[in-house]
Amino acid sequence: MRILLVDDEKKITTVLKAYLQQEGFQVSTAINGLIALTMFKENPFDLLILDLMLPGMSGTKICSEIRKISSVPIIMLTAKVEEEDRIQGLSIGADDYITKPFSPREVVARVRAVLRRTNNETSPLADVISYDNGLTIDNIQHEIRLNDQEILLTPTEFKILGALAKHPGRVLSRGQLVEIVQGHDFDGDDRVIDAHIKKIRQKIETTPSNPQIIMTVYGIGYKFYPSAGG
Amino acid sequence: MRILLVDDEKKITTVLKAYLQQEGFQVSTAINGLIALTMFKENPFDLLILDLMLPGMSGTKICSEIRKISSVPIIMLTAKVEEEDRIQGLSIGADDYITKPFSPREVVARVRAVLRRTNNETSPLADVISYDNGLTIDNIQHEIRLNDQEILLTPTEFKILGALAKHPGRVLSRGQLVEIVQGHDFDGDDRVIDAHIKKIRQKIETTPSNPQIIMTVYGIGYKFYPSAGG
DNA sequence: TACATTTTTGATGGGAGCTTGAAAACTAAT
DNA sequence: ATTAGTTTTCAAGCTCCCATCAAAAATGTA
Repeated sequence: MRILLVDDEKKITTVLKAYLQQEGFQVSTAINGLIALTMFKENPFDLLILDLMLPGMSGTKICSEIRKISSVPIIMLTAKVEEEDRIQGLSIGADDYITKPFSPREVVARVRAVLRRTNNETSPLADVISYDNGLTIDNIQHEIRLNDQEILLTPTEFKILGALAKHPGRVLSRGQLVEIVQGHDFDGDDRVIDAHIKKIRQKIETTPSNPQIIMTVYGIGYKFYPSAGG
Repeated sequence: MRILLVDDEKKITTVLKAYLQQEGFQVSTAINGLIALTMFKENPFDLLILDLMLPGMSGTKICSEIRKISSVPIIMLTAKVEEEDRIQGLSIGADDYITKPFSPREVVARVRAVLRRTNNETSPLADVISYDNGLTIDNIQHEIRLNDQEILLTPTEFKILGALAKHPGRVLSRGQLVEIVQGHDFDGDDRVIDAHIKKIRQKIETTPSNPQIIMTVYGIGYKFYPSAGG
């Protein structure tokens, strides 16, 4: 995986490059927009990390230039917390944004997330999905049906079930689920998830004490079983 | 969870320490950077809380020194909001920032959030690996399959098998395996590994008493045989 | 072969993790 | 302020996992 990192602050590029390389990524750096553009046109990259504030050509400008020729995933580094910047960056075509100051670790995590997301979206998820276990998740009407019987879920329960069902079989830890449902700055206990899972099971499992749809992975988290047989 | 709290204001360390301890964290304190560094080198900590303004060595300096030897999560305490601009450029490497004045509750919340985030980091291992012996290790679904038959392993068993399979043919001593599985600060018997190996063999070997996948290297440890023939 | 060392195996107590129900804290609307 | 619905916390009970021990088997060596 090749990453192009564009920032004029050498300290940032050095640290980030080191972290990303340690994670097995090939990293090239550019200190301004023009260099970045030429580099991108001449070499294939799998992901771009762009500072919003750059000398010469701004990050947003580069972003839109790139978007004319490629759909490569882009992560924006924004200096200000202002909401406008986020919207601006995203509306132009960035896949994620990170506000400074940030930790290198967070950047690595977001890079992984974006790459995973973009790679998986080869089969764009439909708005209504039905699984072999009889469950139907309707993201448009925002409702769940089990064998054509409507099930009423609270917003949180819907999010959790949706997150698990989005990647059938994949284990999600309580921490991951908390972040999906409550966001990064939740000051509570991860065990909340257990309570929600309990509620969901009571509503969708025929035998909640012996679940067939949302399975527990001891010591790790929960996963969604899409097939009927178990 | 052990936390190292570095601040020269005794009032702050006292209050924060009390709050964090009440939440079940083990808290040590240091009043300057040099002490903090030596403490960190001699004892294992799971998280650092650093004041940006410290006598002698500054918080940013400590941060970068620590980053050279460890990727431990770091939370920075910054004195004024006005300095945000400087922080943005200078102090990359911390995982979160809290500006004074802050409430102890907020610090506790951020500590939890950072720990949750860092613990969630998935290993940079490949997601799914299959071997000639018919074994598949699926790190996403967190499950093992032997010829497409699902095998249920406990977390510890999963870690051990994963560690051995990561470097096929390479011998890992019990000490190394203990460190991978239980961490650096385990004061128990290395022979625990034997018990886990036994369990794993019962689950994945056709003839556990004559293992073909996890082989014993007498006097040294265990190794993983990836090929079918043995 | 005989001996010492190392590994395997089975059993067990303690502990960690999960589930569950109930109550408390929040939210949003009346 | 009251109420209903939702989210979070807490404690009790339960299941399952793990570290330890001792006996038996296997391995390497003299």
